[in-house]
Amino acid sequence: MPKTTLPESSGAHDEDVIDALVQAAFVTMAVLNRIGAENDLSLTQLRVLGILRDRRPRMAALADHLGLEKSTMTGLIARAEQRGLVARAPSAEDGRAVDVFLTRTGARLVERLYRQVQDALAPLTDRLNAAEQQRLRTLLRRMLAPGDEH
Amino acid sequence: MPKTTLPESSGAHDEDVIDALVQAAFVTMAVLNRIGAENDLSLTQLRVLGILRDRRPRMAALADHLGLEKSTMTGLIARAEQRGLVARAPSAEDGRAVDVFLTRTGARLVERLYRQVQDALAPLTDRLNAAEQQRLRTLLRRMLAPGDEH
DNA sequence: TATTGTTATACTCTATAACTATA
DNA sequence: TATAGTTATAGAGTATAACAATA
Repeated sequence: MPKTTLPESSGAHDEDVIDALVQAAFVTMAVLNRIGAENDLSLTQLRVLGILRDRRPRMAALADHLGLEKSTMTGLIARAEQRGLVARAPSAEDGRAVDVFLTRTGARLVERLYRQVQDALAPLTDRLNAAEQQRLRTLLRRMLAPGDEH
Repeated sequence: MPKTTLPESSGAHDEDVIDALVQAAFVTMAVLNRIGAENDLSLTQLRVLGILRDRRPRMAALADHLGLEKSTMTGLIARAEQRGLVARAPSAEDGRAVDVFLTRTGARLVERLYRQVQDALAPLTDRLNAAEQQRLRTLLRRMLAPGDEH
C-alpha cells in the first residue's frame, strides 16, 4: 500500500502510479501557475484563453467546458474583456446567446503563452530521451483516451 | 510543431509529450478538485492536509512549501482550525514560531480523502495493464527526479 | 415554460503593507 | 536588525439565488 497521494506527503515511500501521476500534475500546474502569474493571469484565465485559441463558444459552452457556473463566466470574461484579450458579440442564431472570442491582442498573447509553457516544461521532459518521451506520451494518451475504459 | 498545449485546445493534433503531460495534469487536478469540493475543501486546503499528514511544520515552512505568503497561510490555517481539522501550538524552540498539525478529526479525514483520490483515479490508470502502469510510474518519476537534470 | 446571460451577494484564496513579539 | 506570525485591506475566483430577455 502506498502511503502518499497528496503531493507533499514526503519522499521515500513505495509510490504507485497514481501517486506519481498526482505529483506530476502538481508540478505541471505549478509551472502553468507561475507562467500565468508572470502574465497577470490566473490558471482559469489561462484555460479560457486556451479554449478560445481555436473556438468561438457561447458563454454557456465555455462554462460547461470549464465546469464553472454561468455567473462565474460572466465575471471571468468581463475582466478579460476589460484587458482587451477577448470580446463578446451577440449570437447570430440565438438572440439570448453571446459568443466569446479572442481579440488580436489576445491571440498574440496565447501564442506567447504557448511558447512559454513549452520552454518551461521542456527541462522536465528532456530528462527522458526521445524514445522514452514517445512512450510516455503514448501511455498518457491511452490513459486519457475518451470513451471505452479498458 | 504541436498546436495544442492548453488543455482544451481541441482534439486531433500531433501532440507532443508536453501536451499530453499538461492534459493529464488538468484531468488529474479536476478529479482532486471535485473530491475537495465534495468535502468542502479547496485544492489548497487539500494540499495543506496532505503536507500535515506526516509533518508538523511551522507556518513559515508551510507557506514555503506551498509557495504562498505567510499572511495567506494565516487565513488558510485559521479556517481549517475553526473546522477542527488542524491545530496550532507555539513552538518549543522559538518563541516566535507556531507549529501546525492535524487533529484526530483531520487525520481521519486525510485518510478518507486519500482513499477517495485512489478510487477516483483508478479508472484512468486501469486503462493500462500492470506492466504499462509500472512503465508510466518509472517515466514520471525519472522526469520529476530532483537534482541532476539529464 | 425553459434557457441564456447578468446582477447581487457572500465566502475563499491570494498578495501587499503595516504591525507585534521574539531572536 | 532580522525573522515569525497576524491584521488590514483589496482584488480575483467561485457558487447560489433572483432576475430580464428570448426561445
